[in-house]
Amino acid sequence: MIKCQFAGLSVRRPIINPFDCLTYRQLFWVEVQRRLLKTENALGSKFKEDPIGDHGARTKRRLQPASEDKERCREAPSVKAAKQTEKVSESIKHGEATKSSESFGHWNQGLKTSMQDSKMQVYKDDKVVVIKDKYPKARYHWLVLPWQTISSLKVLREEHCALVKHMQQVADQMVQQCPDASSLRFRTGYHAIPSMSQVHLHVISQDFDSPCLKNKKHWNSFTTDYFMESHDVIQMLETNGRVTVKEGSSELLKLPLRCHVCRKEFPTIPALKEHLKSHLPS
DNA sequence: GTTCTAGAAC
DNA sequence: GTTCTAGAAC
Repeated sequence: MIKCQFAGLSVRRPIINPFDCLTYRQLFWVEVQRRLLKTENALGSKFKEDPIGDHGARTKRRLQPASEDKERCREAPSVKAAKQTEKVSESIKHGEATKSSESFGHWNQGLKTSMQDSKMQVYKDDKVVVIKDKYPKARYHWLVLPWQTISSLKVLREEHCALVKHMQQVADQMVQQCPDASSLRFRTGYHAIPSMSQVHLHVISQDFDSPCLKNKKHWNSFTTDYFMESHDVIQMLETNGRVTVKEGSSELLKLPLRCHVCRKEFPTIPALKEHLKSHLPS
């Protein structure tokens, strides 16, 4: 690692090949370009034109083949760019770059944004909205969300009972209108410890036939007690006036991979997913 | 929540 | 060598 200073800029650069050393002046321009790109990214889409004029060809990028799976799972770049812009403008509004998990635009607030987006909505009434999960873990995977801001199951009380029952009714409706309802099984429930803010009821078909289902956490969050049945949640609210999440629920995500139909255990996600094909409707 | 990647496992 | 996972970063 060498360090040099030029025109007030301090530059550090690892030396891989000592004969490949750049002069201080060259290092300076490399650093200027790097910082320009960084600033440009921070400003989001404000400056869309390529400042260098080579469409970023000089910027190191990871080469990745366009895979169908990736396309099915990844959000459109335009959506990502819009979110980035939104995040930055929000930070500017507040006069600072905030890292708080509560800040609007943080990844865990994504559902609040999605539920307001008419393009995402597949059903809505005066109390709830239904959107498709952005990264569906099965052929059918919807989320039922209340318009009322309710951060998580923890804040639910008896007065939310009617609302939560309505969410269940809407979930049932979604299943009924599904063209494959007769051949697929569905479950409706909540994650014990959700990552995303705003209470959301998962309505998910039990085929788990999706390229977005990629890891143990995904699998166990829908196939262990980490997935809390909607009916059980309603019952808890009715009897206790609140929802209690079992201690150690997060540990459930680390359980071995076990088929939810025949309970057979598998060593890896690919092996499990291959097996799941055998349970698909013929 | 996702992506990315080091390093474990094979 | 490749596949896969786990954990950091976002």
